[in-house]
Amino acid sequence: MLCLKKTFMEDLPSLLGRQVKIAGWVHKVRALGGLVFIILRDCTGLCQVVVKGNPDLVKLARSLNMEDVIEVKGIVQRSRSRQFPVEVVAESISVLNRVIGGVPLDVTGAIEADLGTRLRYRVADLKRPRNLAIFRVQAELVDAFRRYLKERRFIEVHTPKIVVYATEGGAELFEVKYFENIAYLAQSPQIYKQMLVIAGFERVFEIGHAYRAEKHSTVRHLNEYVSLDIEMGFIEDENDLINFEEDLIKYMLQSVEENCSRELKLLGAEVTIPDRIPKLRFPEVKEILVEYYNLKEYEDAEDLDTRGEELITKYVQENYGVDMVFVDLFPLSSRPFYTMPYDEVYGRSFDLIFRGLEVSTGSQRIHQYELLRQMMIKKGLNPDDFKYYLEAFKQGAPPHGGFAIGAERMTMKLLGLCNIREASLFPRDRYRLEP
RNA sequence: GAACCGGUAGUUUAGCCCGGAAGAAUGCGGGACUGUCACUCCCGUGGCCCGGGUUCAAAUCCCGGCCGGGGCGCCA
Repeated sequence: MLCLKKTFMEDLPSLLGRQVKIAGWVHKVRALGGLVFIILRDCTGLCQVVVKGNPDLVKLARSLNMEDVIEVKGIVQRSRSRQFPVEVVAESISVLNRVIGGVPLDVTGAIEADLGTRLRYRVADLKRPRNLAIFRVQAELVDAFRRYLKERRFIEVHTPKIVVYATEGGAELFEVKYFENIAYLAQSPQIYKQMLVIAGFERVFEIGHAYRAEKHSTVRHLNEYVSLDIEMGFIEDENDLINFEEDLIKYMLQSVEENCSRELKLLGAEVTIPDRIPKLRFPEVKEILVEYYNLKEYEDAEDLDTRGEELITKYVQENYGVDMVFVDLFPLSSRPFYTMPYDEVYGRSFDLIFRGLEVSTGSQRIHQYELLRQMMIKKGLNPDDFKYYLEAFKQGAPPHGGFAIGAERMTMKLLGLCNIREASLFPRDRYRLEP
């Protein structure tokens, strides 16, 4: 009895002349009378199955519909196809499961559905090779992030997503019923990352969800997103973080370029790795907007809006030939309470803007108990609400800081997707809670 | 919270301005076809988001609702 394990499509070219067992989804059937071509898909790609000679087998092959799940045993041979170098000549086919009522979307990509329809039928949509490619690239970004940090003595942690801290900034929180109390979904692992650095972990990172209860409905916001967070102790100031992040980002891009060439080609995306990411300061950026672009309305700006982010990207493209830029020293007024002040007005807080979108934010944090307390009060927060957090700062807090990268935003910008929902498997937005 | 744009077979789309029998592609069902590669050809199946109004007559014009897209505010 044959007991071959499943062979993946991408391995077939190296198995010429061998008998294999392949399995997957029927991507397409091209039936020419007594000769049937089945294009079969698995997670590694497509393959052509040829069925001929055996009338029963031909009949079975002709009865297949798109997305039926089948297993094929046969011999790998060179193909006359223009699309495939090899093909499997079927000796037997077993139908593992049939589609009921047809697939709601065209998986082959010939008919492009609207994003709303695609998200409604997300499972069928994700079958499209293009979508698998998006998430392979995302997985590579995340994996590279993890590899890079682990090699530099960072420890991966998992902090609570159910929290009580009422707020740390302007962002609104989702309320959660927690037995007899009210809790919230964490909008960031910020407070816990810091406490772990203080606890002596020194360098931590976390890949986890963050929740924002903002009623926005745009192509770049999600109410649940994946945050690539790091926090590290014993930094000089935020410049250490910026330089560190610059190398990290370059490594992540390099990894995608090296390990996802097939995906990038399929998506028509190109990765450009800057030699150096320019670093500007907020006052300079403001000056560029006011002087260079002659936009007087930015004279009193305390933060960058969408247009500002797009223009500054345009500026560095034209003047530095790159599509990312660090902007440092944002006004304290637009940053959270834990931001280390640079002077009275500015904070040691920075953004990374990539192709017109903020994909990362970070800062040196305040490590002095009294100053932290003061800043909370200044921001209108009640120190009593942060009792456990504040307490930690009395127990030996080193100078420290960190940053977070939005995984979906990074993926979106890298691949040139026009909607962040495309970079989220099952996006949660203002009006979408399922699937 | 909200300018604006849109909603026609499962999916994509023509028709809407200028009211008069709703057409196509793809899928699905049937048939022909032994090297397709968006296979081809023939037949069939299946649709105007919901409610109200105007009119002899509404997919088409008007109003309301629902759903989708979406720049803004806010936010990362």
